[in-house]
Order: sequence, then C-alpha cells, then structure tokens
Amino acid sequence: MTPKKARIKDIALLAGVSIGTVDRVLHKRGEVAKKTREKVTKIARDLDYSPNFIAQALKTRKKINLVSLLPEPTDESAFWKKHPQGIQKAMNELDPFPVMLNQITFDLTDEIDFQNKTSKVLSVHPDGVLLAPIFTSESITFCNSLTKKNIPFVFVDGYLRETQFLSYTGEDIFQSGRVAGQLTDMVTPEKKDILIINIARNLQNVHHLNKRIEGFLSFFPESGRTCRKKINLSISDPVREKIRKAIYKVLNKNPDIATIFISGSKSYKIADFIATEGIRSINIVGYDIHEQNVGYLKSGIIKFLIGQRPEEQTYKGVKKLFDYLSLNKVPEKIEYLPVDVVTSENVNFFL
Amino acid sequence: MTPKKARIKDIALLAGVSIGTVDRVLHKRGEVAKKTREKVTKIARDLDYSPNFIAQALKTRKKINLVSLLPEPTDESAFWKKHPQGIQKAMNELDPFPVMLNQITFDLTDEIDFQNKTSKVLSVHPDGVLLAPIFTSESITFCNSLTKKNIPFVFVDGYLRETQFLSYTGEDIFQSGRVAGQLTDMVTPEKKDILIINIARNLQNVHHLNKRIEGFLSFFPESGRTCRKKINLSISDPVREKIRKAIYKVLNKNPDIATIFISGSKSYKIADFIATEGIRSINIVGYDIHEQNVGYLKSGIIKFLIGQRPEEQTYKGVKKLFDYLSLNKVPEKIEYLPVDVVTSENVNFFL
DNA sequence: CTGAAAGCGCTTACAG
DNA sequence: CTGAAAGCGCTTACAG
Repeated sequence: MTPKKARIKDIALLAGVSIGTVDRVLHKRGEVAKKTREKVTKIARDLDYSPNFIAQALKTRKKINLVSLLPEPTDESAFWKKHPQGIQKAMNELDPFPVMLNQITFDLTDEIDFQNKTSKVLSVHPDGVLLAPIFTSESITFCNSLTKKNIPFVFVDGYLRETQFLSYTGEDIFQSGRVAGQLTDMVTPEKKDILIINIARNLQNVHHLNKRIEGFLSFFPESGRTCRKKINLSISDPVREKIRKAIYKVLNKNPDIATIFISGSKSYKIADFIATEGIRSINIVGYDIHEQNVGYLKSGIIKFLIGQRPEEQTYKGVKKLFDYLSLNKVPEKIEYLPVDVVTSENVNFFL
Repeated sequence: MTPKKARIKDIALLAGVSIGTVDRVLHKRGEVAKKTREKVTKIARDLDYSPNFIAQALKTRKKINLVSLLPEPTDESAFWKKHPQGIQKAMNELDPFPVMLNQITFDLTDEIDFQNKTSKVLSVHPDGVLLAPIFTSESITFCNSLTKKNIPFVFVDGYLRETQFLSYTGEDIFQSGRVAGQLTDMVTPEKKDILIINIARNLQNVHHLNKRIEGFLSFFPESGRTCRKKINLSISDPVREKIRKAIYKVLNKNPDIATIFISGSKSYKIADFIATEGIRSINIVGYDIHEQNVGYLKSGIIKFLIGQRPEEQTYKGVKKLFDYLSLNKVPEKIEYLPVDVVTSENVNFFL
C-alpha cells in the first residue's frame, strides 16, 4: 500500500491556506489568486493527491443521473431480454452510491420511435447514456447532440466509429463469425456443403450480419478448408410456410447440405422446420442463448450456439459510466467480450 | 426507488433517545435497558433501516484484513498464475474502501508447507480467508480452526462439504467432465476410440480428476454413444521419455484411437509428444487456458480446451468476503462458473 | 444505562 | 480573493 493518502487538509497546511481554498483550486471553481492556485496545484501533485471517493460520495447531494436507450424486448426479439438484467445487476451493486438510472426503450422496427425516444433521453438531462446504436444514421445524430452537450455515452451491441463514444463493450463481430465458421466446419462431414441463412426483416441488421458472414467465410481459406461449398439464402419474412418453401428449394438443388448456419438470433425458426420435417441429418449452428433457441440446442437439433454476453455488455457499460462520472476513470475505448461457445452440456451455466 | 432512507437520527427521534443509544442497540454493544432496546429495534425494523454503507466506510478506522491461501504458481503449475490476477482486480475495485489483502502461497506438492502456511494465516488474525482446499485433510483441520475463531472463509477451485464455508465459486467438476465428453465425441470419427490420460504426480488431484472422468464417461451412454471404446492411461511422472513409451504402448495395442482426452491441465505435454512424433491423425481435448496449452491449441493439435475461469473464481471470492464483512451480504453458498469451451478462434478473448 | 460531543474527508454556503 | 463553520451519516470515546 502507499505510505498514506494525502488529504485536502494536508495540502492546506503545506500551502498555508484554508481547506476551502484548496477545494476551490482542485475543482477550478471560484476565483483564486494565481499565486495560490499554482502553489496548491504543485503541492497537490507532489503529494499525489486524489480525493477520497467515500467522503465525496457521502457529502455530494446530487445523484448521478444515467439513462439507457435499448430496444424493447419482444417475443420476436428475445435477445434483448438479457440486457435489462445486466443493468439491474450493476445498479444493485451501485445501490449504496448516489446514482440512478432511467431505462428507456424503443421499438426495434421503428426509426421514428427511436428518434422520439432520443428526444426523451435528452429531455431528462442525463449525466451519462448507454445505448445500442441500432439505427445508424439516427444514432449518429443523437450521439452528436450528446457530444455537443458534453454528455458521455457508451455503446453496447455495436459501435459507430464516427462518434465520440466513451467506450464500447461487446462482441467482436467479425471474429465471432470466424468462430461460427470453425464450429460449423467441425460438425460438417468431409465433402458436405453448408447453407448460410440470413434472416433480416429490416435493413439495419444487415451490416451486423454481413460482418459476421465475412468472418465466417474468412475462416475456411485460412484453415485450408476451401473445398466446402457454401450456399446463401436470405429470408426477409420468417413465417413458417415461407421458410419451408425457401429451404426446400435450396435443399433440392443442393442435396449435400449437411449444416445450416444462421447469422442472426432466430435459429429456432429454422430448427423448428428441421424438427417438424424430421430432417435428422442436418446440423444447425447459430447465435444467442435465449429460451427459444435453447430448447433446440438441448434436443440436439442445434449443435452450437454462440453467445455474446448481453447482460455483461450492459453491466459493464453502466459501471464504466459510473466510474467515469464519479471516479474520473477513463475506460478502455473498446472491450471485446469473449465469444462463448455453447452446447447442450454447458448451456445451463449461461441461463 | 424507495421513498427515502431512514437514518439513525430518524430512529432516535421516534424513539425519544439519542443516536448513541440507537447505535448501541443496532450493534449490540454496551448495556441498554431492555425496554429501550426493544423500542429501538422495533422502530428500526418498521423504518426498514439499513446503515449507510458510505458513512460507515468513511468513519470506520480499522481495515478489513483479508488473506488468500493459494498454491504458488510454477512452470509446472501454470494454471495457478491466473488466480492472483483475479485477486488484484478485486482489490483494485475495492481500492477506495478500507480493505487489505495478504497473499500467502504454498508449495502445491508439499502438505507440510501447506500446514505451515495455515499457521501463518492464523497468526495475522484475518477477518476473512480465501483458499483452495488442495490437501483435503489438512484443509479440513484448518477450516475448523477458522470456524472456531469465527473467521469466515470462501473456497475456490473445489470445496469441502464437511466444513462451514461461506461460499464456493468455481467449476462444476462433474459437469465440466460431461462437456469434455461431448466435445471429445464431436471430434472423434465414427467407430474410432478414445484414450483418457490422467497425469497425476500427487494424490490430492485424484479426487478432482476422477470426478471429471466420471462426468466425461457419463456423457456417452446418455447420448446413445455407448459404442465408443475408451482406454485409460495413468502417468505419474510426466517426463518426455516416459510419456513416449507409455503412449506408444497403448497406441500399438489400440490402433483405432483417434482422440486423447487429458483430465488435467497438462495437455501440452501430450501435445508435445504428438507434435514431435508427427501423429497428425490424433485430436486432443484438455483443460485450462495457459500459455503452454494455448500454443498447441493455435497450431491445431489441441482441438478444444475447457476453461474454468480461474481469475473470476478469485475475483468473486474476494468480493464475496468483502460484501459479507462490510455489507453483511450473505452470498449464495455455491456458485458454479460457466464451463468455457475454447478453440483456436476464440482463445484470444480468454488470455 | 444514556447523552453530548468530536471527528472521518469532503462540499457548500456565508461572511468578510 | 479567502477563511471559518456547518453538515453528510455514522462511530467512538468520555462524562455522567
């Protein structure tokens, strides 16, 4: 441990001024004679002064006011159910401290709603914001307003390099695609083919999914598995009958398909098809550990699910905002969370 | 949020006594008239009083004094290098609070040294202890002394049900064996055999390893893969030449071995053999993400490594002790950490 | 058995 | 421009 922590009092003593003056210098508030200011600053630096966080928290009246802006979870977007849990966990831990957090959600399929909610966020004058930048251009606009108002913000689930974000915590999208490629390759017998399915109802997911597929495909040449044939299929409206038709069409043309890789979180829709049709010879590899997918993982139709730790993303995001605002700790700009490989045998640990 | 937190002052006001008296009742220290005591207790309960942790931390002079008792990491036991990192991380986070932690290590191969170190732990009069109960009987003795002295302790890396531990954070050993079984099965072609290798120089690991193998074997019948032949091999002194001889002997008798499963953390020793002999057709599945193993994972000789999050074990262990001692939070008795499935493509996230 | 007071390290008016 | 004082909620002697 360090010899002993310097206090305001110590600085005041050495500088021959009162603690009030020291405080004014340290917080750059109020008028202080240049000479005193310099003297105090120097001593503070010499003593390696840092404020006692506990005393500060005890004294400070005003609460830090955080806001999260995330998609509203629905049955169709079960993935987003985990995010509030991480927020809750962080807030529970921070319970003794003067912080509060307002959760605002928007409709994942509606840009206008998102825009409305961003105004709502701004209207509560937050000290910090956590958000998932689903709609690229609207998010950029929003982030720019935040920057203009000097409000720090952190991303989860993706980031926009063109904004002044404090930190991103989440998936390394490209690399997670590579992991998917490796696992898919592993469960596909020699000389068999792979079907890649993109389920995207709305455009904004495409960038995310494309990046994953890029990673997915990059795995094969680098590992000397160029021989595998890969077929692409896009489904925009994932209702039972359309899925059926679309897949049968592909399967009939490509009888050697042994594995289906789904780039998004709706593997269960494909698994459902495989199960009802009784096509036992086809494996599935997909994303995200939610109830609907997990059922098919346990029954063996889905072989691997890849997890991206949604609760940990929001948990860490909230903590970073707090640490930044109350302790002045600047986080790493980008923190990639581990890509989790989940099977029927270890899935219970992730629920 | 709750309406507003009750303070000692509020209780004192309602009870018509001074805050000193309230404090005495709350902390059960000093003599208080029965009547006053009951009155205060009731009011405190009614107001749902809980102390302001911040004020408490600010005021309290004495630091919480923690001790960790873990094996000294060596080249031969690289696994233990991660544990101090988790401790460090926890202590960094707790930096603003009045806590300190003393790390004491012992020789993993020496019961006597362990015993000496337990006395050392007791001699510093810790408020809480984190330990890895490597040597069963010596650990039980030690834990009993701790219990007698009313010192709470938490386990990592295994637990002894016969002791009064506060909490265990770590691997679900049996289940992690099952995961290993599943992965091994996955990389082993139809009708090929599996070699199970136990590397154990000293007895104490045997329980741990046996439990894993139990889990490993349990996977096969339940998933209808009873047909696979499994051969067992124990190596007590894992030097190059002995490994060579032992494995060749088994391989000659069992030419259909396609995968080797190593129950402990020394996969690299077997991988080294496979690599130098150029036996490309054999896969390896093993445990623990340390440098030596990771090299062979990346080069493709080891197909899967199973991780048990050693840093997270100690990180959470320390936090639980702190929360218990300073916030009176009683943790879950047993927290199994996820069994991580690690391949060459996602290993970088775990380093 | 109980109360009044000092103080943990900081912040916040207030008075000069 | 600067100092002295009050107070955040609690704990810790000390005096009665």
